[in-house]
Amino acid sequence: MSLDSFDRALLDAVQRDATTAQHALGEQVNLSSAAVNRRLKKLTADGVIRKTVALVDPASVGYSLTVITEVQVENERLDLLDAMKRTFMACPQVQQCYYVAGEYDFVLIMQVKHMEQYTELTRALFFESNNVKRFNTLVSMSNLKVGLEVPLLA
Amino acid sequence: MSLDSFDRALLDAVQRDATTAQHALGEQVNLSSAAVNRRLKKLTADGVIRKTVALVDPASVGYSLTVITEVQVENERLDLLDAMKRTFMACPQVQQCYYVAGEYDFVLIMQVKHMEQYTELTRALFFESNNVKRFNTLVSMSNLKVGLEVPLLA
DNA sequence: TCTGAAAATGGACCTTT
DNA sequence: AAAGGTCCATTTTCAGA
Repeated sequence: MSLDSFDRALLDAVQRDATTAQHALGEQVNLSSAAVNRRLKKLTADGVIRKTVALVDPASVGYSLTVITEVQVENERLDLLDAMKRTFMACPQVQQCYYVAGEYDFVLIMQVKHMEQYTELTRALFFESNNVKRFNTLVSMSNLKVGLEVPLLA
Repeated sequence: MSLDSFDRALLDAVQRDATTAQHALGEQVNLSSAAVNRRLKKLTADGVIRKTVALVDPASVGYSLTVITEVQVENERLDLLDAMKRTFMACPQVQQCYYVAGEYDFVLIMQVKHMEQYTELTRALFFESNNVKRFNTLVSMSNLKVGLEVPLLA
């Protein structure tokens, strides 16, 4: 399951654009299209490629507000933390959720339609939780860079 | 450029899995494969679908650490902010970058190989900037939910 | 690596509202 | 006009030799 430089070059190409035809990828990295096909298949089977997805522009579908929320919990009991994790993950407006070390315990990246929807969600997610000590809201004025790319050539 | 329920259903499907064949998508939403093809093409041309990409598992390629950094600037002069934005965006380990309102000015999501690499990057990105007042580091212990999906059915 | 079969894409054309 | 459906050529994928 070790990756050579061909694999890295392929991963780098498809994480930028997964619509490129395999023969074109082959030209870029100097492999036959069959070799490209085999490698991509293996990378997917091995889980190196988690999935292939279309990135939808949030603003185009009415989600024009990105909010980052830091959450500090009251009690770190495992069952309570687990319940919170599940609540956060189940919320479709919570696009990303990280369990972090430091002053705060969770960082959420949320996509909402407008401020009211966020206010509503804070009620459901934080006020009604009974285990949130406090939370801090950072409103994004500009999403300068959004992606899930991993450095592969550096 | 308005989206009907067919468009929404298609977007929802492809943002989960863009490898689904168009005829299969057509069955799911009750359209012919040609209609699916036309709609997806238009959604892409209109920028509703920003791009189609493969999601690479960071850990599989040696990037096993996710760090979230909040950055407060010293001086909000536009040219200085702009220079910072460019520096952040140009760094491949900075996967996401948000310009936010509140106590801090930037939030960065970074993918690094290990703590040393992060330490090195803080030097390059923050200490050498001359315009960073302070920064706060949140180390992710668990990436509970990672994605860029937008709620489309809710 | 090459070849070829099966599948998917995407355009042309006609029909419906 | 705008959008759907059917049909068909072209391209792409992907397995076996």
